[in-house]
Amino acid sequence: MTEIITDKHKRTARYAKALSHPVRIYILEYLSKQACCYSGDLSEILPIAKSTLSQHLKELKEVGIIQGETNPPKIKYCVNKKNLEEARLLLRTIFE
Amino acid sequence: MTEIITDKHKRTARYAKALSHPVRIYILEYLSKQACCYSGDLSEILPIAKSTLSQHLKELKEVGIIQGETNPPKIKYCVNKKNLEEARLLLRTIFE
DNA sequence: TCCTTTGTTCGTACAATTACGAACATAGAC
DNA sequence: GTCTATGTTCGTAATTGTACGAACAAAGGA
Repeated sequence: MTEIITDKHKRTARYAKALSHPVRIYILEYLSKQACCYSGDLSEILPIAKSTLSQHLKELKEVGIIQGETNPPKIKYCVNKKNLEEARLLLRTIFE
Repeated sequence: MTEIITDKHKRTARYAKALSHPVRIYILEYLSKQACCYSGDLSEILPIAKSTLSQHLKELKEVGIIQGETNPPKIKYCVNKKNLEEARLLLRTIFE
């Protein structure tokens, strides 16, 4: 069966949704300069509650753009290059 | 005063938000092949109510990625290349 | 004038997002 | 074991998004 809305459309939209908040854009821009960071680094900079920041990090993690690495008592967040590249390729088709 | 979250972050997120639904991705992919179309063209293809489609078109229009041109009783929707290019450039910074 | 076509707007219902503080979990330091 | 530091999860409230059918608007044709 041929669906009109394909998995590709859905995955593209899912990545776009992960990018659809200014704080998450900030985080990704930040990570484009250092690849990794701790939640605390961002918490010192951003004027939002730690729990809210944690929620944004979780969203980026769930969509696969970043990944967390336990480093007690801290958690090191790094870009997942493979998935970020997938997002780039999927979104690119929109801009052609 | 230096804001942490800048207008650039907000505009980037706003464009991403416009791309954050599978139906809107489909519409933009469709328009990447023909540049313009009528709401009715999409309505015949997509399994959603016309009012819902109209809502999605409105969102794309409000963010500036497409524009409507009255052509009674139809309305011709075309890509706004300038704004789509702006979206591309803003989002590109995330993927570097 | 009235009908048809095309598409938008309205009203409504439900789901998802965003935000906060409080409470909790983890693991090293003492 | 207790304390501290770092983040997450929970509970909750307000806002926004998604979807539908019904009603409405615009403009050409009979």
